Amino acid sequence: MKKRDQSYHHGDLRAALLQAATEVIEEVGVASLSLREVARRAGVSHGAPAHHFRDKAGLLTELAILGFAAFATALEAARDGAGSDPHRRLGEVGCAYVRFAVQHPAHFDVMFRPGVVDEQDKRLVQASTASYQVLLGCVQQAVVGTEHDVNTAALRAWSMAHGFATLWLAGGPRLPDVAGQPDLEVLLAQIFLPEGGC
Amino acid sequence: MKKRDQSYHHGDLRAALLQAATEVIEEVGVASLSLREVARRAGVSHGAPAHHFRDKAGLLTELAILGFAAFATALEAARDGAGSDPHRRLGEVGCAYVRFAVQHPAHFDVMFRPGVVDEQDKRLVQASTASYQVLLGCVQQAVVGTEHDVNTAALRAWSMAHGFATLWLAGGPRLPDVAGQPDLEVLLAQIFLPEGGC
DNA sequence: TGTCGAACTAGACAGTGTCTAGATGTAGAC
DNA sequence: GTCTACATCTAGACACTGTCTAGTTCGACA
Repeated sequence: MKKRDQSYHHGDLRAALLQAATEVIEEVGVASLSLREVARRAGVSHGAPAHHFRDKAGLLTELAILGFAAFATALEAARDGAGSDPHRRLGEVGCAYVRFAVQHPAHFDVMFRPGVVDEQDKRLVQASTASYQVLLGCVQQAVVGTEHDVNTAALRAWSMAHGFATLWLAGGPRLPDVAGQPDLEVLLAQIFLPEGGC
Repeated sequence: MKKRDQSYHHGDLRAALLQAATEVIEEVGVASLSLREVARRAGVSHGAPAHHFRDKAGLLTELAILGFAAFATALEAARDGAGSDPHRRLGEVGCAYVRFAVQHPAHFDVMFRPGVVDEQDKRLVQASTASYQVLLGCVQQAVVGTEHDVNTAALRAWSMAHGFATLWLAGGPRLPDVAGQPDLEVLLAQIFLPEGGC
């Protein structure tokens, strides 16, 4: 039974649930996320989330969509702040890709983890495609005047950034060990911003 | 109650459970894997798995260890079958990395998905390190006589292979779309086996 | 043949996601 | 101001889950 000083209507339960879910995922991971725990943190009954997000997948899908939107923004900011050299711009976008994953592990996790979101969701597909377009645009500019195929180059860039981010998040301390360098920013510079280019 | 013609002792329940778990993961994903369903498929009671694997994480950890062992073998086979050119050998190992992920999605998933296995398990750490050593060895041979740093090169190679494999498994049909090429082997050749090198 | 321990069963328990019916509060029409 | 329609939220139910426990079965070895 709710206390008298708490209003029956939450006010912005939708946002509160998304925030709570983000915190839970950062603490225990997506695999151990419980919808009831999210509801508990938001101070509502266990059935409340169903009204805003159809089910657990619905909540995580929404989280992924928000994640992709912030992701695209972060990539664009890195691109626009990197000057005019196309290679430099692409490198900075790669760094931003990894930084986003490290700074928003919960969002990044649901964005790319199959099986926990509704992958058919049109808004999700649209959001993920939009963020990929930022990367693709940078690659296109970087391969102008070279003999490199833009699709292959994009796939390589995407794979490298995504692989590094995934390994960094998954491996915990293992990746710095094998790299012989514990500092993320140093590693990013070595990998994405080589002086002579790749 | 078990039927009379079935023996009380399974014979090789441990292997049967691992096989069943592999099948379930390939069908519904790790996120939806249920220990009871695994037991059901193996034809034993829901409590039986606990005797061979302490808990759910124990079963998945064992699956990951077996996965890393097979993974290392696959990488070594690719390396040894690729002739003497160090760059060619490294490229073939990259291809083998992705092929393993595609051919053994269940194993690959538990091998690199944080939160579902016991990451402190010494046998798991040892198995994963061993497979990384195969890749590292190839990189070391490939950078001999160049100005490239071996750690950076290894991290790049690992990131690229891992990123491509992850995106391929996660994105389903999305990756071929953006790459403009639906055939995995063609993509692998483009990315890991360029004629002129990287 | 007897016994000891490994392998397995079966019941219990708290926790989960999702479904329902119903209670509550809010906003708009009159 | 009051009535009403509706979105919001609660609370109970259900089947399912992982894990714990006690007890049963069976093979191996003395």
